[in-house]
Amino acid sequence: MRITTSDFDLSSTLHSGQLFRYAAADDGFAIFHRDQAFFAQQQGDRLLIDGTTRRFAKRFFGLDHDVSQIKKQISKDTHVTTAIATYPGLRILRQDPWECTVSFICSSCASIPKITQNLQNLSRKFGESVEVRGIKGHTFPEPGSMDSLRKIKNAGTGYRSKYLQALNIIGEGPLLYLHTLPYTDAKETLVSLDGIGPKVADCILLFSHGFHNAFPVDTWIKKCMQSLYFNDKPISDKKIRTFADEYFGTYAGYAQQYLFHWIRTRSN
DNA sequence: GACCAGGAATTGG
DNA sequence: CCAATTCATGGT
Repeated sequence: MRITTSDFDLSSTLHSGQLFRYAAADDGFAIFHRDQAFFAQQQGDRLLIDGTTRRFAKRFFGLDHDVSQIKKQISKDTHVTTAIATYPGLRILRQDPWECTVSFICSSCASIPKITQNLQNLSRKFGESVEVRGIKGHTFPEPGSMDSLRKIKNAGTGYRSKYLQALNIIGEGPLLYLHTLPYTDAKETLVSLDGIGPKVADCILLFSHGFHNAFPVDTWIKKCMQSLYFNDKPISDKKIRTFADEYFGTYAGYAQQYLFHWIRTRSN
């Protein structure tokens, strides 16, 4: 299936640290997400999708976002405009809430390769084998299926294993209505769960619930924001979030993503 | 073998 | 509210 796009770059979107379960092929990417396994390939403004529906792909890749309006609103200075100009096709994905929540619980104090390993191991242990265009992978563990703490721990999840075990019991029910709540309430709900603090909650809200105002403050963004807007003075995460909310506005999360990917891919 | 990685829970100011 | 300490594991 073919989707015509503009302002969309598949590669930078996938490599911007939102998503972990994908594999590069010669001509595109195999993407494994929840119970789906599909293939995505970009040729200029054409996005070729194989293995899922057009409806899903458009929603998943954020192709319904009004990025020209978003860019206009967050272009407050040369830092942001440079980041946008470097990766103009970078989008915020709309992931499955359950997989996204499990993924970012694993992300605490872990590198991207480690997170990827953890999720692959969990999927191998609790998911089912699937294949797309000859690339083998697994479906994501369904809620309730991660029924052994030993196996969760053996996936390399360390101290996060008990959080995953608890979430597995809770299931995805509490996650499915978050998008209907005001941002503050949704965040409060997530933070009340063990293993989810302010940063992880913002990632989940931004990447899977459509809260494009959510502004995850990790170590990279913290350094970046301190340097760009606070004259290199140490400042609390909370004040950074408050500043971002006031400065960037409704689409602060998009500003975060452009800045994040930009600083992470610069050589210095 | 030390040191750190896209944090969070707990505890004590 | 803020700061310090602990928590497992993999990579460098």
